Amino acid sequence: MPAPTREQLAPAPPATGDLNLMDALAQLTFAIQGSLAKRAAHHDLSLIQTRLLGVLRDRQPTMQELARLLDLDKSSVTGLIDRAELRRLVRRVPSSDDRRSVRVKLTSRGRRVIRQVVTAFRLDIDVATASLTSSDKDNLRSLTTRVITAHTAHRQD
Amino acid sequence: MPAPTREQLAPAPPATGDLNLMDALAQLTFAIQGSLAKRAAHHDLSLIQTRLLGVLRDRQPTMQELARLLDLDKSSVTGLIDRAELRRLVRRVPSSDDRRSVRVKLTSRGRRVIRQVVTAFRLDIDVATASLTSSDKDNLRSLTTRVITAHTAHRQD
DNA sequence: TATTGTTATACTCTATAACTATA
DNA sequence: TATAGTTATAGAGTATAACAATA
Repeated sequence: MPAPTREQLAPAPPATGDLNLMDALAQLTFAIQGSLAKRAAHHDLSLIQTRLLGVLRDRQPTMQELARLLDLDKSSVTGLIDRAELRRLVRRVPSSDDRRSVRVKLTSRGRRVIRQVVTAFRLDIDVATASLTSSDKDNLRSLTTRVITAHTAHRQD
Repeated sequence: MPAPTREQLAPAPPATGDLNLMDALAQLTFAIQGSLAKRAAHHDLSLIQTRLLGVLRDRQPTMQELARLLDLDKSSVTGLIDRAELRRLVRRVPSSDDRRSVRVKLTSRGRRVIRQVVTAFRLDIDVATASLTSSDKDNLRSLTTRVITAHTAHRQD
């Protein structure tokens, strides 16, 4: 008879035994996002605010572009940026060419905060992968990248 | 000179090039959770409601246990279960031994819905991993499981 | 007319503090 | 006293629809 299905989509705690690929990936995402959320919470940041700051590190997108990048409605982005701007993490600057649009920029404070969150998060990842050999790690990095690439290509919006 | 840091913590869209392990894992989690969220949304479910149903497939936990499993305050769980119960996805049943506590059970409707979400989600994972060989997949499954195990062990609550 | 962004509104999700009932 | 759960409250995050300003 088939082995009973266990722990599918479930969070980490019991996390025992043999997982199929889907369950392993699902559990991994909950575990990693949980780590990131905790690190962000130390700076009073939600996951979405953290993601916002992360995205802004190498971009100055318009509100519309931000909506697409974060997969949110533009009205949701308005509120997100309102709250981030109140905390001096980001700034709205008028767009030079189109007077309807604004660009969103990280402030130096925002950049400092996201750096701290990323640094702490990197430590969590280091700990969680500490038992892997260098070639295991590179293998995981490579496989993960391939999955991301395929996922992006098949993205149905 | 060092290569410029790109796409860290960012969502999938551009997702190009060489990612370090942390960035690869972070991007993967956003991509996979995005897939799951979209599949859940087809059934008008949020990610946390989906996770709730997933957890309940092989458990009938008390509210307190559920709070620990989902890493939420007990008062948050009250609201979560209230809304799920209104939709006939779960049911509160009195605990047999302790008259203070209740156990939460999946209804047949809830079980049907979570099955459908998982089935659709599995297809997304299949597509995203379609270019991997069988041994690649098993390798990814194994490495991922090891990371989850280590992460769980180091979990600081 | 179409696009960019905001506002008004309603709902989900979350935590904190105070409460009730039971242990 | 301690624990299980709910309630009251406040705020973040989200989408839909309607709106103003600009293209």
